[in-house]
Amino acid sequence: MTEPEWQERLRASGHRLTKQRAMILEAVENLGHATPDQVHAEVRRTSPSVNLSTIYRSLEVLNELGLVRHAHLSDRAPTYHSATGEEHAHLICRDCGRQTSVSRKELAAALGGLVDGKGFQPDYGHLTIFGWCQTGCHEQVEQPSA
Amino acid sequence: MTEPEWQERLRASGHRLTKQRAMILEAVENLGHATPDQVHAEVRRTSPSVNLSTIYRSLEVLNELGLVRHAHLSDRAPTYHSATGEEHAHLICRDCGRQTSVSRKELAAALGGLVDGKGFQPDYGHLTIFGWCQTGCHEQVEQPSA
DNA sequence: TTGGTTGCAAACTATTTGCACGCGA
DNA sequence: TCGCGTGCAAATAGTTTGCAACCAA
Repeated sequence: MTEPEWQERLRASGHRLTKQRAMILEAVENLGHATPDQVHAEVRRTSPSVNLSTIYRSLEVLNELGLVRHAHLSDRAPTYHSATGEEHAHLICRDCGRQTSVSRKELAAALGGLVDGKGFQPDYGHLTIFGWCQTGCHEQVEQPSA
Repeated sequence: MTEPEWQERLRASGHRLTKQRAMILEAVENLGHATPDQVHAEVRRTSPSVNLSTIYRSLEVLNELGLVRHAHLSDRAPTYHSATGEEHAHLICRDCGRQTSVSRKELAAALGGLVDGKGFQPDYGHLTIFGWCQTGCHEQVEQPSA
């Protein structure tokens, strides 16, 4: 995502270019995967007055414009990530919490036949597959880093 | 799930057989797919005094024992369904809200090669794939029946 | 009898909304 | 200037928890 591109997409859609939106987009790109709360904390490091509700409203706009994506990596909060990187789905182990990424390409190859037959186009980047590592991950009880 | 089987599973795991648990299990089986709130409403039709927190606590126990399953069909509440029927995943259209079921068998056939290679065993019954119907569903704005 | 279960109320977490002010275009 | 966007506080929605009474075993 080049600097001017996201600015242009905002304007083209009738939205305004604000400091907050810039900071939020940057925070998401820096953090990798982050919940709204984590984005808030990151943004506050440099701008303590930014409100949580602004985070929610902005993430929604950025998401609609395809500037960020989100997935549900836990039953709780959604996690947002940059839309710059390759679109990918997540595999999550219920025992050890380990996250594995699967590229859109790989997934589409596997699921394509099945969903095409049903006239359905999956949102691969939003997909999270819960399950279990097949090999002794029971030994690790660590949770994924917050 | 035969009558005595779930009773046995409860006892075998050191839990007690209560009217509430029986009613909740029955409600889930009658409703097909239902949120905790909807289960609560259903149970209340015959027993108005049952509390919502009992619904949550019971669904958790029943889920642990494999007597019910749940998936996240919306970003809001989880929906529970019977574990008696065939294990299945869900496809959900973001435009028209239509839900389609995919059997565990079908999905496992498609995803097997991919996840086996990663040493991962998916929880197919918990899987929800969001996306879009490929054919003009834009015309229907109906939401799925509650 | 006894400890798992429940009802109730309050606490919590995540998210949304109304409103007046501020700022981008 | 105009009206979208923001900060703030309060409202919502969903879920969890402490505790005393209750009841299945």
